[in-house]
Amino acid sequence: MPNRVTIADVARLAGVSTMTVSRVINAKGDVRDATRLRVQRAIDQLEYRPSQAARTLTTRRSHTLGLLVPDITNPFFPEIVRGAEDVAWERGYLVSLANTVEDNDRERAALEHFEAHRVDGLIVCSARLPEAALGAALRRHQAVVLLNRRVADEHVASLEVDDALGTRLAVAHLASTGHRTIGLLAGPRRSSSSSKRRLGYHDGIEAAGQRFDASLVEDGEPSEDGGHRALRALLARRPDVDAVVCYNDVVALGALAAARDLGRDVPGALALVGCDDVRLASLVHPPLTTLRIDTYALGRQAAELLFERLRDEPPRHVVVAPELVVRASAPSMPPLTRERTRT
Amino acid sequence: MPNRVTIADVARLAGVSTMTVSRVINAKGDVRDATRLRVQRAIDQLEYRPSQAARTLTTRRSHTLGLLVPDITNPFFPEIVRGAEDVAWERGYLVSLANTVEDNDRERAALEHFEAHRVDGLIVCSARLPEAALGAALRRHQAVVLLNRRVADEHVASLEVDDALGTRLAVAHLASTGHRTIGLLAGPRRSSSSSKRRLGYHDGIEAAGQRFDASLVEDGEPSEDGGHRALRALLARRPDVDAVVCYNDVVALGALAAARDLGRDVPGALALVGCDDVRLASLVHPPLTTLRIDTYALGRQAAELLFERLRDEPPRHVVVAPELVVRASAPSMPPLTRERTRT
DNA sequence: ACCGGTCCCGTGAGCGCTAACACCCGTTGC
DNA sequence: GCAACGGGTGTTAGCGCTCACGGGACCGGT
Repeated sequence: MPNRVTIADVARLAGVSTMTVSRVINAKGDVRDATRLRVQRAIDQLEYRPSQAARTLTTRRSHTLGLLVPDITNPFFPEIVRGAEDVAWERGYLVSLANTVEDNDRERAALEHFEAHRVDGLIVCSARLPEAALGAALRRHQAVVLLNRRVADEHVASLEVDDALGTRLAVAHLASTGHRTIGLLAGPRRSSSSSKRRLGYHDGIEAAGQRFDASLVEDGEPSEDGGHRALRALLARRPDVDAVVCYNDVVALGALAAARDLGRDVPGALALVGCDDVRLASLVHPPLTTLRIDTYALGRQAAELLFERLRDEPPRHVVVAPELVVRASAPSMPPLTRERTRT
Repeated sequence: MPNRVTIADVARLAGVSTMTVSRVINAKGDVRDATRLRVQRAIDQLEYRPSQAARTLTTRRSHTLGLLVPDITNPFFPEIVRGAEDVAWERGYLVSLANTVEDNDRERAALEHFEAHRVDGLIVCSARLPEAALGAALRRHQAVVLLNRRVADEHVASLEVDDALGTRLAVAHLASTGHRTIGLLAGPRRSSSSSKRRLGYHDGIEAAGQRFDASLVEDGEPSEDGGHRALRALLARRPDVDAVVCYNDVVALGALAAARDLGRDVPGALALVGCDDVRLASLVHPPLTTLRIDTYALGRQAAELLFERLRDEPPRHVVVAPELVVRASAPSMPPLTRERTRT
């Protein structure tokens, strides 16, 4: 590691002032073609790379975005990260990533860490912090986009999946295919998408002319294990359940395993609907009926919303609608017909 | 966004010099308890966060690691990223992520980007750049760990999966369960794990007393689509193939779909072995026989190796062995027995 | 001849920290 | 009594850039 090349070295070699070199690099102000060429040559020859740290110090722009996810290992997030990183890349920005690991302290600490690093903007996915703490932490950042969470702060943009609609669609689908006792694996209480799903479930049930019954709703962790446990608990209480809407696909996978363990045929004895359309969903057996969201596009849009904020445009609040994808775990035909078509 | 609080503000409020504040923050040098307390209170009151940019400028340490992956969307990588990020986090480091998208220009550009941002260290996963370009780019970084790639440069540490061993194990397993015409979906030529797999395949075939035949090897992109295409190409040329070892699980998934499309029963008419033991592998139908690697641990270890380099310890070259996980896509029993046990 | 304007480039200051040293003062040693 | 020492603190300079100026050269208009 030789001593770093600085802008002064380039300036000396090119026979100009550092300011001229700076102007060439940033394509700002007028520089004569001949000069620009000399500078360019010096840069190439010395393999000079401007220090982003020094630039950050003077311009107060780090050209870095912070991206906070609960857990990159959850198949919902890599696509989002990829989408956001692609957009950042196109704009010459770098993305710093932090996992909160579903831990409030770590979430808070990560937000501070990003602050110390002076990220220009922040995308926070599925924040779990309570409103007050989250609001306080975000207020210290210049530009923030919240994914699947809303906060009462005028300068924070947000991007949400319409989970209520999704769950409503799922319930409607199940009801229309003859299911009379539809349960809900509702996920973690503090998550905002969970409460939206509860809402959509309630509305969907009533819209289908059925009676809402709280004993058909079961909380649980958003993991395979959580889904497994939740379905067993639900079926123990309400063995008459003939269909279940799950918090997400991972939970649905756990539920699927539980159904198999309990000897319940899916979809014959129990129809299952997931959510997110993770790639897994189409590959398991039976393939999962689920609610599709284009997560890559979600990530891109989150970044776009952030750059809008960085250009000082007013924060927007975008809601995207999921789309029901019907597969074998909750097929289109009513149960009786389905039995006939089976070989 | 009010004006940023600086160290000078804290110093003024606490009635000391900025140097003393700095000493408190960095727990460096001696400060009287009473003074430390006053400074601490001032920091808390002003909610002061030291600017990492300024620190980077003076200390030449950014407390940031760069992490380069081909594509975070490939299920092999999130666990690695998570492992590396966890270790970085424990050490107070932030991780900047870049996807190369299997594009050499972007890979090169990302390395430069990281250089401009003065990351303290770099983890590069599955670099695709040709040796010369890669070496040149890496030489400009202080500390580098290469994952699944080796480079002739004494200061670069590396961490490799023994893919040759893995493939050998897979071939041995297939041969011992009665398969006589074993193919290989070898992945992208320029990838180093691909050449290691070719090697292991060759050795495995000969060790099993069979004859190596180049027409049984098929290249392809490391994606589902690539696997689909590759298997079709291979079977078109060699319809007699009765088992296939795949570049990774994602490719195996594509191959599985292709087999289904061609009406080939798996494992009845074609046994399939994947690689990586992505979670998907155990959930598809039939579950994939594959080579397991603890990717989370891999990510952690990569970061550990990097921190060793940052402490100026000599670079190490670690090789981890994969482990064969037998599932239904290439079961333990020889084909004939397997037919009987079917219901 | 003078003024204003545009193009091109340099000067000086300062972004917010910390390394290195200088300094002061109360001990301790002889 | 004075040197030597070390804990506690301040001073100075500079890390590598860019902002805000300023100013010379050269143009055209009056």
